Amino acid sequence: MGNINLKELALALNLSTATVSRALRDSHEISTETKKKVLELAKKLNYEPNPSASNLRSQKSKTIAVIIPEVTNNFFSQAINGIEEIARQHDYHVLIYQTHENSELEIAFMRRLLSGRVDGILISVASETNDDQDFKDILNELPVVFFDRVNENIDAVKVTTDDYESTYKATTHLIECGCRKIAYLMALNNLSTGKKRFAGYLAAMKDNNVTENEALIIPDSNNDDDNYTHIKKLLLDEKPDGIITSIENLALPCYYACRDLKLNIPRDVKLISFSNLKTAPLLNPSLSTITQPAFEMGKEAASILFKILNKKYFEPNETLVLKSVIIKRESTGF
Amino acid sequence: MGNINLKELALALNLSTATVSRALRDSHEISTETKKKVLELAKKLNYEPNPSASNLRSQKSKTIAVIIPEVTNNFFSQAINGIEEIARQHDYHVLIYQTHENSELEIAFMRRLLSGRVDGILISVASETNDDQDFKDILNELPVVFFDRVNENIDAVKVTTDDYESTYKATTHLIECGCRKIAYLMALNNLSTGKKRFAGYLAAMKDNNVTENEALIIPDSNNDDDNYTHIKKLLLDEKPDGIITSIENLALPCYYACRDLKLNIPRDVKLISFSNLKTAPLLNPSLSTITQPAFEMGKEAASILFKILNKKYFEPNETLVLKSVIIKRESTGF
DNA sequence: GGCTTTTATGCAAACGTTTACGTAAATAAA
DNA sequence: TTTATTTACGTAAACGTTTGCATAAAAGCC
Repeated sequence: MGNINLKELALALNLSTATVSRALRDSHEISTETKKKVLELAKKLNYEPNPSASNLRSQKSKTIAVIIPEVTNNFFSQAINGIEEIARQHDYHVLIYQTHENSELEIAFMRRLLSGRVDGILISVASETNDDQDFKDILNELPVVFFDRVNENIDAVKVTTDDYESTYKATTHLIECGCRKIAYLMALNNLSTGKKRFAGYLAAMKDNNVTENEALIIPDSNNDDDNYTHIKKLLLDEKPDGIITSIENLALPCYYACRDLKLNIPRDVKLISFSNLKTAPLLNPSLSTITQPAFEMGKEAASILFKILNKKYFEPNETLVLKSVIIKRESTGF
Repeated sequence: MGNINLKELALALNLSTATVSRALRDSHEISTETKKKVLELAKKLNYEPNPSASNLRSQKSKTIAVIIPEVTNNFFSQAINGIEEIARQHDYHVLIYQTHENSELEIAFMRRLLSGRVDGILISVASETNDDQDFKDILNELPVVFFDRVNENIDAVKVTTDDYESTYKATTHLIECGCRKIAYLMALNNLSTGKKRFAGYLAAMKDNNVTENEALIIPDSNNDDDNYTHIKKLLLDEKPDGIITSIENLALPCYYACRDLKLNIPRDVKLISFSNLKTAPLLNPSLSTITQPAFEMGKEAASILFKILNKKYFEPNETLVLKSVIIKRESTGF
């Protein structure tokens, strides 16, 4: 029968709550024999300290929050997996909040968390534009680590991938495969993450003397159907021979648009996409991808957060950059 | 500057903390004018009540826990999405715990949650065998709703899909497509979820006078490589002309095994799988699936939990059964 | 053996809320 | 006008921990 508390435990042991509390936390002030007695009875009675009381007194919640756009996204679910693993190691609890790309919700979540519900936050920001000031206010109150989707205007600890290099290499790959009219499906263009990806594309185009064309650059919408329509229009109007998509969600609409226009990938148009899809090798055709180390990013971001929480961190605005890998498959002719 | 508390707020308003607290909770005991004053200043000063203090006093955490095997699984991430949506509507927070199919961890998580950290639990149990008694003990302490992966020996509120009917129909579909040696890749066979799926397969075989063969029934392992090896061996030794897999994770190893054995799907062997893969239509060949309404299940399970929390629930051991849909694609010859 | 130091424990305050109970003033009922 | 009721607020206890301080006993020192 659960929910025995310290007082009852102390009573049963004929000790004060102070002694029992200290014994449970393995304080050096307590003799080994009483410690043993306390631990034994606590285990026997299934004693679990009340976290609210503990948090209230100690001002530690043993909880972190993860704020992400969508959990139904391979990148983010893999990142959560990594975060959860590290949190587990530190005996911490993990709260999940989805913004669905809504930045107002995002800020509202963070504000609510300021009252001591969590000791720190891991966030991959929404693609909507944000008021930077809101973030800055919050950063003063609580440790926050940004990962993947980061805001360039904010000084904070960040974990990203080599966005510029990834798209540079991917674009170069398409060029090497013979593409000359390379469309860029742009996303996250108000975040440094998106800007760097775009810059990598532009630089690769320039360095390889491929003429850039505004008409080949289209922004994403937050809606699969719209994306499908836009891509179809792009394919019809501009007849690109290569496409690079800057987020995973844009890959499938490309497949559908090509299928419906009877365009063959990779013969008529080659495709490479950011993606953590486990099924990329089994698609028809298999998809060439820029694959981010999502799991590791989650682990790294969480590890850094715990370093901060344990005051073992001395680089306040460090950015850790992990490497994505480019996997060449049939969709680019391999 | 954050972290103003009730006392300070009360002081600034020249009111008692009791009045301010009641005003914030819109109590009828407080005059509309003071309510207005309190709300205004609270908003202005960004007052956020301290959840630990509030929880401690009110014995409500405004938090639920979701315990699942893996977050990197389409079914579960979609379910989380649904759960989060409902939790948001109720202004609740969502904690995530992954068991990685380890039932000891699962029980440990639940025990820890008994101390008031959460008001209720949503769980899809690990495939490892569990001690039913542990679950029963916990059910006495805290509202729990099981979803998808449920334990038949436990009387509790459950949300499942029509597991028996799904595999019955899928098996029938394979038979209608001409299969006579239908392999069943069994999983979750210690849970009623898995048992029902298997029973549906057996019943469909029997009803259609297809001879059952023990050798065609192989259990899953928790490891992709092992599954690949076992499936390959199955394909070589038994030469099934149809395969039905009882969980999503077994689908991809089938693709790889067939590819490596130069077996054509669907010509040599037809395949249908439980799956919430968004890419099922784009696989090579596209995958026929039994698709569970994961998002809706999450929503339903969470909704029921909130009904229980709000004491609006009067069917203590109800099982809500949602319908999966069978989508026929190329892997079964469509 | 008296002194200081160490060891092991207890007392009580504090964390920031919520809420039962009390009460004074205002209003309604008689 | 007297009494009963309602309204609007305050007092203080409680939720279950943690921890600074006090203290008694034991041990160490000369």
